[in-house]
Amino acid sequence: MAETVHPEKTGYHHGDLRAALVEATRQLIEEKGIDHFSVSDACRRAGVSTAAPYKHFKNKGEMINAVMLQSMDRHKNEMLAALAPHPEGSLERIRALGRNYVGFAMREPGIFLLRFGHNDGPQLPELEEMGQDTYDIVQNEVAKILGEPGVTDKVKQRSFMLWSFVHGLSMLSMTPELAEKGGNLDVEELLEQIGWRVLRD
Amino acid sequence: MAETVHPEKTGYHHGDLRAALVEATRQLIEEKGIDHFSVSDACRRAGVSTAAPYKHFKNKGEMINAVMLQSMDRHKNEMLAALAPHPEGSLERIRALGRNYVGFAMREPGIFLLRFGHNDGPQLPELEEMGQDTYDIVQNEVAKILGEPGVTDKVKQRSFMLWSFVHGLSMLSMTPELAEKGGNLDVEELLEQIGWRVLRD
DNA sequence: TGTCAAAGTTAGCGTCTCTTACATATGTAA
DNA sequence: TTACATATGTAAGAGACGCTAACTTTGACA
Repeated sequence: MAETVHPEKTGYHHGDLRAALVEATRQLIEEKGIDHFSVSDACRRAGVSTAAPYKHFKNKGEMINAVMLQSMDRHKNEMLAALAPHPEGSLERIRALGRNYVGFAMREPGIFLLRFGHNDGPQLPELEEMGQDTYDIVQNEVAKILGEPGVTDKVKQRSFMLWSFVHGLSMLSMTPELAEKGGNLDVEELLEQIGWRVLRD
Repeated sequence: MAETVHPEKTGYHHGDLRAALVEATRQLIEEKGIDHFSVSDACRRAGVSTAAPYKHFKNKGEMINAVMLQSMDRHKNEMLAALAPHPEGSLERIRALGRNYVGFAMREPGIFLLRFGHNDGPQLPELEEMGQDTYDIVQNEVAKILGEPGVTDKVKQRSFMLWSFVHGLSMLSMTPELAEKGGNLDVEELLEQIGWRVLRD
């Protein structure tokens, strides 16, 4: 525990302290949750003094924002990559998105909760925009499958139903005690079921 | 803001300080979120010294647990009450449960997030048990609608699908920026749609 | 080589936190 | 009325945290 993260440390100057701090912050949020994260912890992990971050970030909140931006961008790209191997307009693409969404939540629950389980005031415009971009991916896929000419009301409705379901499934899956209530249900099977049930007429 | 909560204060002795502290804690969790809640705040609101709670609770965590127990019990009873007016075995009963679930999340997002959006270690056995009781309500309704003789695998699957969906819908609805992505979608309409789509063969 | 801005460090201020030890007030029962 | 258990207050300990000011080291560039 508490391994240090400092690539290319050259004595006094740090190769890229900003990136190192973001990574340390990300790790700590995963390990201890956002409400037990402290700037001091991130400094200890990055192997620098507690004053160092303030040359790179205005305050604690901006450190956390940097982590969110980085993670959400990564997530968006993951989703695009998950989509790629499947044929255009196929239901498999929808399932791939869902699988990836749930997978991300389980691999990085700290970030996932930070993004969705925290009603602390309004978020950054950049985050909002990035979220919209990601959601557009889903809506476009749904439109293609339904044969709709763009994001119609029907597409909006079905997309939101899918999102709600997958989001809830992610939340419940993250907590073992809750996931158990579903018995030994296979996520893959659930995604399969939901896919056609929501998208059929 | 910061109104005091002290029913029947008789000078030195408090009518029921424990209850007053639980209520103050509940209010503060709603207003500021769990991670900005402090014992001191609860004391200020209840109009007592910061040492007073420790005659009634072992520590901060037990204050929060008391709030969770009280709220979850209330929620369970709300669900039962929502069920009552509808005919046995009808789909309306399922929708009533979903409506109530989403409603609770929107009325008391602080508690809802405290219960579901916080992966801080294992929870109390009492909470676990109460959660199971509540989920049993859902499973029983699903079994009746499907005409299954008890909680079969099929019932488990459909129940979990419904829970996932409604839970996700609750989460997304709680945050206006996210709910907007669904356009002007009516929760009632979504519950209607999901009901038959998930429960049909 | 000398200068300067950037990127660290040291030290500490001010604040808030949870919690406890001890003093004090109150209600009750003998 | 007195004794005692219960409930609250006072005061303070012990520590973490965020952040800033001022100093120091470093690397780059004229």
